[in-house]
Amino acid sequence: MSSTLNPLFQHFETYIPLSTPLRQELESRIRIRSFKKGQLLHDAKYVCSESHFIQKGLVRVFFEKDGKEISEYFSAEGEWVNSPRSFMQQQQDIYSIDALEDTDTYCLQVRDLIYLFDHFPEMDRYSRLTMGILFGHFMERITSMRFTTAKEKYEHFRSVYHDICHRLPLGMIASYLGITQETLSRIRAEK
Amino acid sequence: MSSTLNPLFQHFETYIPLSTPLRQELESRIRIRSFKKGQLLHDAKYVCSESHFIQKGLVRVFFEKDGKEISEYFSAEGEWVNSPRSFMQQQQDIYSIDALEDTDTYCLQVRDLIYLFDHFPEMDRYSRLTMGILFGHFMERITSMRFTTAKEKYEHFRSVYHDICHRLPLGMIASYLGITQETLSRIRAEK
DNA sequence: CGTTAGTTTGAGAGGACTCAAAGTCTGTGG
DNA sequence: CCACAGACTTTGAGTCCTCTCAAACTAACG
Repeated sequence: MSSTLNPLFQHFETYIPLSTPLRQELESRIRIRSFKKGQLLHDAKYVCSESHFIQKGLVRVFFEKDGKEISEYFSAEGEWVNSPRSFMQQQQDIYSIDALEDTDTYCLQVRDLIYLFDHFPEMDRYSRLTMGILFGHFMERITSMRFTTAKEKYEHFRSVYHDICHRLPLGMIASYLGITQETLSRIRAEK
Repeated sequence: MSSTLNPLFQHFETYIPLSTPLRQELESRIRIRSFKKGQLLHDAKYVCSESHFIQKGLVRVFFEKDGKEISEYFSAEGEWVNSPRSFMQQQQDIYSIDALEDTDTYCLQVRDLIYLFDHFPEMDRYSRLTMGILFGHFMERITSMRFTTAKEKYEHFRSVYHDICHRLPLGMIASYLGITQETLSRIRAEK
């Protein structure tokens, strides 16, 4: 049985076995969407009602501060992206999401996700496992930001975002790391 | 129906309705524990197999770096605490947890939690809602660490940890914020 | 080929760090 | 009840990293 959703199914199966009924529910509830470079997947003006699994492309979660856009994090192939607090608690939040490259996603509505949680206990397990991993990443990031020089921050960034960092403009990396563009430019220059 | 677990039940009920069967399962699975100031709730040497809901007291999640103890975060009354990555993925991690005051907890084994997840779908909802909130806090913390002076970091800390910051020694707050003790001392002095 | 976004380079200022030493608090034992 | 040890906090001086402001350079796109 082949499906356009195969990449997503494979992702799920690294965490839980996928029963046929769950497969079918996913098939019927997930919508394929495409975004051009620069297009918004989510606008902070609204409550975030959908989550995207990135099949191809690269996106950035960002917010505005003092008129400048600050990168919160980046997501690429094989990852879910949404405005976490907005999506999970169904309230407004500061984050928008835009495509840094032409991007194709599998799009799931929050109401469909809730349906899946209610009817497929294995989805709970999936959620628990993946959130646990995200937690680890968050904690690691916080640690890497506290006791490190700008250079070490950048090196940690390169190890975490190894395969996508060359796809990101310098300014976005700088704001992600909480350093200025100039400093990052100088760090890169000195090697 | 009254129970020594009332504070915990009340906590749950801010997120989900608590059915009688779930109440009973919690009653039978949760163990009350007490820790003296300075005692470890969890040692990084081991995989974290239990989660503590703090009924009374104050604890700190910390790790060692260059021979010094770095505070990752603090938890007080009404919060769950464990070594997140270790507990959720059942693998070793760097964090230990100790009691900063005499502390009483409701202690739940990971196997019991899994049982509850498997048999009480409302627990999934609880997990989803509370993790969503934690996510928000993590993101806010990351933001507050990137573009702020030591003074602003401390002020953000005071707003988040409003009612416990006076219970914490200065050095622990400094390592939490990623600044030196000396700097924090000077910040406090200037007001 | 010109406009604009993105990146690099330079100079000066300031915040936070390090190292060092003095001061304060707390609990224990005489 | 006082004295003292050890932990914690404060203060000082000098250094360095990163920031800010400014300007030149480069790349990308219509």
